[in-house]
Amino acid sequence: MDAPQRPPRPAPPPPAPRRSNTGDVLQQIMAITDQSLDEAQARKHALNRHRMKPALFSVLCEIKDKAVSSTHGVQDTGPPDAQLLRLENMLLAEGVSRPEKQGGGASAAANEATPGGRPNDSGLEHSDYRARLSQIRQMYHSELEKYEQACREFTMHVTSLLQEQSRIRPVSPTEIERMVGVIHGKFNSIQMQLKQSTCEAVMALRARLLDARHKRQNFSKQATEVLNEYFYSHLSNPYPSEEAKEELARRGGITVSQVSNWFGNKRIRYKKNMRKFQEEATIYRAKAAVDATEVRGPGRRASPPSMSHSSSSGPSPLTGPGDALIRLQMLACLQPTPRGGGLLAQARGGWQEKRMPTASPVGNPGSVTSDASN
DNA sequence: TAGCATGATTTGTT
DNA sequence: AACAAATCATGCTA
Repeated sequence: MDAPQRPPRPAPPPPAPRRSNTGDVLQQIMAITDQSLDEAQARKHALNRHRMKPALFSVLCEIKDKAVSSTHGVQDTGPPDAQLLRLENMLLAEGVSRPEKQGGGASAAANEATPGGRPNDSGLEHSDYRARLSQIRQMYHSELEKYEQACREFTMHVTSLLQEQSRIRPVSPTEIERMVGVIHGKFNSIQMQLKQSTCEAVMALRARLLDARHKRQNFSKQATEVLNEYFYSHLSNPYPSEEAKEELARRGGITVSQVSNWFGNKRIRYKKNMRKFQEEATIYRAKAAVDATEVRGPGRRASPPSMSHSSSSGPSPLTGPGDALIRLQMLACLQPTPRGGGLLAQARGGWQEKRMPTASPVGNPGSVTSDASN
């Protein structure tokens, strides 16, 4: 591509008449730049009509092609395809790749972050996220469009230039093709950089605005109540079934996976420090008992909640923290009986073995009595 | 602001 | 896949 302008040669050699036809043409071509514009134009015109010119150019083109293919070999098709595909997929998944339909991908991404999330759960953050994602998307597409436009224009320029030059120097169609390929390769690598930085921007945005770990919010009182009620009324087997989790999630206004997380944490923490949770346990069991009483009507006494299967926790009035029951339980905590000796020991033993099938589905407090049979 | 509480994530196990 | 345990990171409170 360095053909167009050459420094003028020192002395224009007189056009020497030649015998050989091809040599003649070649000589004239070489000399063409040494002449004045008018002369050159005239000579160019004459050359273009020279009967041997096509043959000469064809041969030269062939030689050039051979030379190029032998020097470059097969190093054109690199393997950045996989990476490009990955970036492409990620942009698609994040809703960046497809520009149209407002909020389509972005809201999908946001929804996916909080499947069935709480009504007012970080809605602001998500709208913020959507807004910023939309900005990124716009920037991405405008840049992409610019690059594509530039690529098209540049390719067109180069092609027409080469076609123009092919009249005065040997330029084969394959050479033009190759050049177009090179241009596309360059622009592709630019596009890849654009995609990469867009991915990074989206990841950073997600980390900042959506990653719940960084945006932890305590559950509402309602959610905590619902979860604790279930936990303490199924203390011997606090493993809610999928249905129960869904019901708890619905009642607490949280997601099923949040319910699972909560139970996972609760089991571990309860087991680690049962003493600490006794007060809480008593309160929730009392609550369950009261609820059960209300459901069954005042005439009959409610069955005690889950832990009633243990002899140590009968249907007590449960007057609140500090009563004798708590003290007994505290004692039980401090001196856990080997096996089946007390509630806590039972709970501990029951959990540590392979899990029980699934606890009863969540229901009204009356159902907690079903746990007693566990 | 330190220390605890708590929701989420990661890692290894069954 | 569900879970236990460890860990992280944030929220809350004295």
